[in-house]
Amino acid sequence: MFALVDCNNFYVSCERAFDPKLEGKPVVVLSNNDGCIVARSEEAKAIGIGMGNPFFQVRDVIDRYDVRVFSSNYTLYGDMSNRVMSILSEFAPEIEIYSIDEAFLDFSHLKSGRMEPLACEIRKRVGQWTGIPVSIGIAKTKTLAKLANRTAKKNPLSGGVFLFDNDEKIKASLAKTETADIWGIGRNLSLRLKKEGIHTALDMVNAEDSKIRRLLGICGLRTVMELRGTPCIKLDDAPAQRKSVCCSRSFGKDVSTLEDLSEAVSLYTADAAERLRHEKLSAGLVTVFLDTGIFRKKCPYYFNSASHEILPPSNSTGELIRYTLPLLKGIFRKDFIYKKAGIIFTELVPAGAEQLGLFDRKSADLAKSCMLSETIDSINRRFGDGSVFYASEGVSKSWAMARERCSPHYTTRWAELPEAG
DNA sequence: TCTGGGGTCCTAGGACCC
DNA sequence: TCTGGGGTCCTAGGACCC
Repeated sequence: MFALVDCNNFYVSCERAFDPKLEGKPVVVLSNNDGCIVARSEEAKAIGIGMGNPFFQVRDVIDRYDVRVFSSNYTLYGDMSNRVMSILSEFAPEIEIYSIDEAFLDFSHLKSGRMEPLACEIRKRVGQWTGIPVSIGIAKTKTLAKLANRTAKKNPLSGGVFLFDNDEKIKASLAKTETADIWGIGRNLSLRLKKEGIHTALDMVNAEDSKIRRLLGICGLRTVMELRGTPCIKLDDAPAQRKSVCCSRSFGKDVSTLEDLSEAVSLYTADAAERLRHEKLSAGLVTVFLDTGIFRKKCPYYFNSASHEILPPSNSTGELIRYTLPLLKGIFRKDFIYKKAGIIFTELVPAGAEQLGLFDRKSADLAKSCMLSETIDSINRRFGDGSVFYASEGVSKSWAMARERCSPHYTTRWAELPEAG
């Protein structure tokens, strides 16, 4: 048995945990660059603000209903997530942290009568210790646990916990669930299903395997099996080593010069390299890309990317900037208005196990650049992000993303600790 | 005027091997 | 006249997730 614990409206709940006055009011959190709505309180959902709506399109509704708006504060959400996950891990022998606000817990050791009481205890503990409300769905496959979780959220009578313990309950839920709301079925596949007369999860479960296989491929068939109660997806408590690290941002203002783009790409390189070091990885390939964006109909569109091998693989910011800036220069074209740039590191290997070449520079150089990066990281950890940085990142950063409504870093900066009145 | 960011996996087709 | 079968690797594009 699996329990899926999912934080309700997670980013909004993080903001509310430190500002109780937000309770009962409509609240939304915006994506980076204050672009789209990425989290909504129940009150905000009720007045018709949709997930992913561009902020500027719903601005009048927001003004009319006095909706409280926050820029995203991922430092806060990441820290709150760690707190929630560490509580959850006390309740199960195995836990898979599936996303910033969700975790699967192994419940297979529990007697059937014990599952609901334990789930209630988890809700209570997480709420008491972090202020974050959670919902819990329990079932014999992960896909069904996801569905049970949805049912718990939608049904106020459930008390935030829903258990699939008999076929009638499952069948009733499947009949009420549109295919697009099933874990693993997105917009495109649900459209494909609709054309074949398959509208609900129950229709899928009743369909021929060969038809599902043809329409949805092997993953879709797996999803259907899971809905029928045959587990196909295991609990993954030790996720495999990651395969890529990416950093990309939209700009807060129009950018068209190579100078501004170079600063941005330097910063993104530094950011991603820091993550590589944090996870003790080195990159063997880097890709840089540029994008004018698709929304400005009047401006000419341009997207391009370029890649380069990193020999030997590295995670040193200084070294990596020496790869990314020439790549940028190679794809940069004048007379475009750029909206976004980014870098991707792939071919990741464990740091310290990089394959050196016969004619590489002396290892002393590598050790030196490694030490420099570590020193930069420890200074920035102690005195705050951006205390020291590479000059190529620029000082004024006029292109930086908009973040006009960010809440304090309540839990990660001494100067921004919440005060009790 | 203003539209996010970071991931993984599958599939089909082409090139190649014997 | 009749032209097989089995495999790998790479890539681009498409699907999904949060």
